[in-house]
Amino acid sequence: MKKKSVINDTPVCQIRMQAISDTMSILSGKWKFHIIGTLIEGNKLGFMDLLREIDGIGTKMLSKELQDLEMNQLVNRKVMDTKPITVEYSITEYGATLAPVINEIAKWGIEYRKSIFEADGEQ
Amino acid sequence: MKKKSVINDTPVCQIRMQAISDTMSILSGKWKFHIIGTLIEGNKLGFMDLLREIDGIGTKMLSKELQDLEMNQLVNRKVMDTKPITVEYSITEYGATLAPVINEIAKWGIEYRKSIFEADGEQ
DNA sequence: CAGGATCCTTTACGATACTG
DNA sequence: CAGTATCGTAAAGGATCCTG
Repeated sequence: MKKKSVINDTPVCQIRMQAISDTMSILSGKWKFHIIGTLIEGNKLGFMDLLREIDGIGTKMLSKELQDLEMNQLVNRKVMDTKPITVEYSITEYGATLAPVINEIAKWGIEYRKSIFEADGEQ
Repeated sequence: MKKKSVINDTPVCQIRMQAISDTMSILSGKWKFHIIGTLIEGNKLGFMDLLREIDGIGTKMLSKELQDLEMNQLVNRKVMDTKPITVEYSITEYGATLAPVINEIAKWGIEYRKSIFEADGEQ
């Protein structure tokens, strides 16, 4: 008798697909990778720092994405008690585990540029 | 004299960010990773195969995403001359270079599940 | 079988202005 | 400084039906 796919007999490839969905849903959107990448490089950045570092992002998106990331424990948010308050954002230890993912993505993107460049050159 | 950021003096981190953008724009959307992942596993799949393998996708999205991927040389599309025509989709050599990227993403997603599970267990 | 056409809903994203 | 509120556009995604 055929069973429907349930957890305990889910094929390996479906677990992989599930895992990919999980990762991508957490890192969805136009900016999450940028934010995390930026925070992995220079740790402890203020809201304005990020706004400057991440080219093109606006306050609304930045604030929203940071909240998402904080909710998923990927970034820390620390409010400093300065005259006008400031906030320090930093990557969490857990968020730092994304480094290999981001590295692969960046690496591939760089190779991609090269391949485009070569293709253009040959034309 | 200060120059605006042009290719030849772009800081390394901006090149990285650019690269991340490139990769993600090619792999944007809800399905591209799934499609590529599926094609990397089982090579040579028909449209219907993919429709079955990729849980939840519809014909419109599948067709559109496949076109995008084909345009970017990541998948091959081969029309077979059978009675009702059939089409064989497969990953290109170039598309296969995405394997490490996808592996990292899948790996991270699996660890993520574990960490969630543990967190729930401790509650 | 493979997919295009159509219609519709939802989400993402962005600009601007405003507040503690 | 660090955001929130509001408004508006555009893109993504989905359901269904249709065709060579």
